[in-house]
Amino acid sequence: MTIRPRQAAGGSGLASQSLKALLGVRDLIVSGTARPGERMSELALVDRLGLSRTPVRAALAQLAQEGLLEALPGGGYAVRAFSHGDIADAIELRGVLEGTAARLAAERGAPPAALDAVRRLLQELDVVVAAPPGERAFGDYVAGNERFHDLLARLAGSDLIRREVERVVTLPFAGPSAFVEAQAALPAFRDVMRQAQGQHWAMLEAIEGREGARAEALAREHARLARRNLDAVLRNAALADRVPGLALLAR
Amino acid sequence: MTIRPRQAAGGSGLASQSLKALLGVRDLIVSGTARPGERMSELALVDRLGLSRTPVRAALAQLAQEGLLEALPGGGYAVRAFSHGDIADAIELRGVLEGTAARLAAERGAPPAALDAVRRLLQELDVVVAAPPGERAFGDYVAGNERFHDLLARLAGSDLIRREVERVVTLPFAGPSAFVEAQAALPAFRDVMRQAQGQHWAMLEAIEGREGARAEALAREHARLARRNLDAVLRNAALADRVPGLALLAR
DNA sequence: AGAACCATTCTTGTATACAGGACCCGGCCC
DNA sequence: GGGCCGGGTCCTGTATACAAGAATGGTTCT
Repeated sequence: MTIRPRQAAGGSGLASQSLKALLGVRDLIVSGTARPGERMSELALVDRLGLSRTPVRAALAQLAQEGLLEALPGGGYAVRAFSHGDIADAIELRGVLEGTAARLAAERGAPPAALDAVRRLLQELDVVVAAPPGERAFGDYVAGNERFHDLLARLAGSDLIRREVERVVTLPFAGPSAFVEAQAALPAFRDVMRQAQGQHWAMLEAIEGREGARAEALAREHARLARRNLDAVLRNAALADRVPGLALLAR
Repeated sequence: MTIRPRQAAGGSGLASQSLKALLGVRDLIVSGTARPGERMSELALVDRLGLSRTPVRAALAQLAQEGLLEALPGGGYAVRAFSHGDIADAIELRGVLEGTAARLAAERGAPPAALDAVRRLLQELDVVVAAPPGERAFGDYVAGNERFHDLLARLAGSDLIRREVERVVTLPFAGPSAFVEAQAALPAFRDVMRQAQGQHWAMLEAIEGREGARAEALAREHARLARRNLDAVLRNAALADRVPGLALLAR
């Protein structure tokens, strides 16, 4: 057991084949090609993806950890079916974890440089929100929104918090931009977007002012926007196709 | 891709070899045999555990997911070193997640049967706490305490919440009984135990009374007992050996 | 005709062989 | 003497062969 980390052996990090397997299987799940409850046979995936069993097997194990697959009692995995309640819980949990990140950032104090980065990002987002609607502005908003949530997860300076926030976000319908695609088709989209941006600023203000409880409450309420959008989407089945991973919803 | 779940093929669920690998490697880590920062070479583990590379490899991947190992940039894994802050964050996070479980249980209402089970357990724990100190009472308390936290994680009726609570508890120093071993050697042990038991009852009362905010706050404060014990242990180095996984603390 | 039994086939778990790259150490040349 | 080069060793990533259990379908017996 050597101590030195070694630089790189074999493939490159999450090597080519393993990465292909992970992305390939995940895509099959979130795209709905593999239906909920369906068994994910290693051999079938080997045929479909053109890889060997080893990386496929690793991908299955990781996706089971992520929660997209469930382990069958006798071995192997099946695509997990999510109920409305599961999705709501995942969103709630994201709110709780982001709220914890925000609270800790406020209580412990975040580095000024990090806060400045958030402020600059929010100023850019202000421009995007004010701009006339369109594909361009839409894509910019999604990217900026994701970046805000990424910065927020890091703001507490805790690797553990960041890891756990990122983890819950891997669920395809729990991410901060999961329902934005569908939102865009709703008439109230711009209102929702503006409300979200207002909450972004309030969170920053609370963190800068060391108001931990306020920052936490704001982050939770912010995640609730996603839940409201979830319900809107479920009432309007035509939108469901635009939400990645909603094929996993058991209806 | 067949639909039927199949009953069992090959080994038995988390089969013999895979389970041996997982437990074996984890024990090597938490027992301190493998030092923090040390590379966990697959071959070395194969030699030491007498298994083949496949189950060892699976165990390494899972332990990396759990956070006990960190992936090295060029491939492979090393034992992760935890700082005091990491441990404090893990405890804080357990408080947050258990707090969420308690709050949701209160808000949504838990099944009466589940609440009755908690009450019976707490009544048994009352007896244990009142009993004269000794090995027997000590072991009973640890078992009962773990069971209380397990029931609490399930009380919200959300699989996701339960999974995430159980997940953070896998970190060896974040579990509800992580520092109890050390506590037992402290003069104030019985006081701490009684205080904890009082919080247990208060949590149940809050959940039954649908007082979500109170239940959440209590669960967070309850986890803080562990943090206080952590600090006590760190001031008293002689106790550190009694806490499993504290060998991972970078000093 | 219906039920029981057996072989086939499909599945995963496990072991192992092969390949490519990195590090280390020794030797060689300037 | 110091720097550079090259072989050996070690590591992981990948592919594949082997084993054992379970479901399935056909066949056969009553």
